[in-house]
Amino acid sequence: MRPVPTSIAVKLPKAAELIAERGLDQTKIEDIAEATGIPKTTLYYYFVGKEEILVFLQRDLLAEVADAVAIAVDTDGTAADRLREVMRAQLRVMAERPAVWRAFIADLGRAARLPELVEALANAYYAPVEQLLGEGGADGSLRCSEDPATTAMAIFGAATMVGLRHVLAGHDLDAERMAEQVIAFVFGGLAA
Amino acid sequence: MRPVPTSIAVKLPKAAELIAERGLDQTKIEDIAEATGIPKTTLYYYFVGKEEILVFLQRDLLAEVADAVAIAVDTDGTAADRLREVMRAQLRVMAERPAVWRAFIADLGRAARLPELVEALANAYYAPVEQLLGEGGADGSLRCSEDPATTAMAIFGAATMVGLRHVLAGHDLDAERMAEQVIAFVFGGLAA
DNA sequence: TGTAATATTGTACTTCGAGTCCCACATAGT
DNA sequence: ACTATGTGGGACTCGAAGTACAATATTACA
Repeated sequence: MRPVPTSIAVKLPKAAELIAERGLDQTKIEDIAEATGIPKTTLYYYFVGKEEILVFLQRDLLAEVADAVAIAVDTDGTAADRLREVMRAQLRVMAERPAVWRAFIADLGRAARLPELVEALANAYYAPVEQLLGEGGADGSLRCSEDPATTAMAIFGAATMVGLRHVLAGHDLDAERMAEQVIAFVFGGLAA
Repeated sequence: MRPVPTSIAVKLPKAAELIAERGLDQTKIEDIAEATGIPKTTLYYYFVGKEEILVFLQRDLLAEVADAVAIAVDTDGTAADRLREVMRAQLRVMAERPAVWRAFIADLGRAARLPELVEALANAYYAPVEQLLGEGGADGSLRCSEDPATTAMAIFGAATMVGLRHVLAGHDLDAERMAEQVIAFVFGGLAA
């Protein structure tokens, strides 16, 4: 993949909508070309195939998540406060870029097969969250979890599924409201 | 899709492994034919295309989830007890059929695009769980949740992601142990 | 048991889209 | 002006999806 100039990059999110709608394999390169206004030949100049176009978008999305999470982690407050911020950040990104997020989830398997993306997600999300879980145990703002990696995964799963439901349903979801619900669930638990 | 005889059905899970490994579009019909021992022509006799083969497997998996969940729901005990059983059931199915589950997640987007499967998942999982959440509020074994649908989604997400991590990592995961961790998370919450 | 319907399979074919090639032109750096 | 690199058009190749058809097996049932 050559470095993609912004003139191209800005047009690509249009492709995400197609891919989210139909899936990658039902999306012809020609369709992407037409939707984005980038000729097929030019697409092949930058990307080795249509997979790579999706990877570009996914990478971009993860970078955004990483930024948002990093900002949240750097907030003042207890680890619990900052974890809440992280979850809000995640759902905010989902709400802001529903098409790319849908494309991401729609091709989760592909993403999982690419070590680069797995690592990107780990760095963007799990690592900071695990860090927070550790700090929360230390500062007393969070219950100490014996397996932070699993807990981080569970948090991500809970937030992602809830977001996904809205994104798939096509509501323009109220990220803050949704975040508060997930936060209540994740912090309070179900026990009476 | 014609009714698929068991002689065919029992061979299809072999295909799930291929699909889980490479994704559906990297899996040639010929590969599926070779792996399962079912000739291409016969596959086309029963399925209109390779998508439908995956749908068949996904439908089958959801039926298994539905059964396991239904049994769990019918257990004696408080709603909380039964919800715990449901989560164990889910992770047990994931652990038992890792390939199909991976294929399912790998093509989550496709599944989400098929109303039939969305409904099947809703009936198999969300509906019973929402029901349990309601009963738990009534019998006092669960904290009353103001939005049971969202809570059900979050529970499913937490369990699924945790299971997914193990399934993708290729550990043969200890479903019971994993279930206890997720249960602890879901019931206890993170708050100190 | 004979016969019709349906299932199973091989071989050859059509079709369609991904990805390539090559050529033309534009733009920019030196 | 002239070389690099980017942009784009149009025709091409090639591989895999899916189809057509014919041959054989199996089942249903009269």
